[in-house]
Amino acid sequence: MQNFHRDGICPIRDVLSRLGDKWSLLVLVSLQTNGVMRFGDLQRSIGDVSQRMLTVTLRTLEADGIVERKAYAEVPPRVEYRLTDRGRSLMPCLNGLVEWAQRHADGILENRK
Amino acid sequence: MQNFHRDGICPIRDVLSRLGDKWSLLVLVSLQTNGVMRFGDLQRSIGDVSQRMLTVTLRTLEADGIVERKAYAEVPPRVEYRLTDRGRSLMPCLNGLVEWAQRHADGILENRK
DNA sequence: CGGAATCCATATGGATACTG
DNA sequence: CAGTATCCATATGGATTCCG
Repeated sequence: MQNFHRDGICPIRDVLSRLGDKWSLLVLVSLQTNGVMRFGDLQRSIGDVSQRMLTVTLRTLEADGIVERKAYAEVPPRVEYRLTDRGRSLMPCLNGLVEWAQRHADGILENRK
Repeated sequence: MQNFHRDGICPIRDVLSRLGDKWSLLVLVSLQTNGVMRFGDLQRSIGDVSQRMLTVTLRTLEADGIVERKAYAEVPPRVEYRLTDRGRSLMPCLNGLVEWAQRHADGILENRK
């Protein structure tokens, strides 16, 4: 088998664990659907994410080059977020997983009982 | 956009957050590659997972019907793990993500600095 | 061999208050 | 508007010990 371990870090696990956190997927799907969004747009779109967690999530996605942040020097401030090329290249994989989850959600929840 | 929130639970987030934990992906890839495996096989294959975490991970995957556990009443005990049909149906999606992560790992790590 | 049980450290996430 | 800064609760994961 492929050796994902033992050589220090595991990029796969690293990437997956970031996307599997509580908010990243929601942010990415929302950006994919709506294109360019402001901070407040994202917060309303997701609905129940706190300001802090949305900021933390966006900073992480930005650090990984998956989301781009563009701030305008205006008052009141305006900040726009959008997917980068790398982010867009990720979405087909994510969409596949989302579809799988939707197809199997009922069965899985049933299974747990 | 699709409404992943507000209606109580979000099956997508639920499923994704489980797979994004520290060990599930490694277990699934290992089972996909090696077929039927015993507990000790899995532990050696992954390399640095503790007994406890491997147990916890396998129990969760089993509860979701992604992995099947078969115990034989022998001494010393023998327990086999394998992917279920549902688990196998998940692997193409996961493999897509793994490939994406491998292709972009260098760029992402570079980006973070 | 394949766990279960316990204890503990750290990581993750939420609530609240404040700010350029 | 789009954050930062604190503080705190819980979740996750590791080390160790014990067991059929």
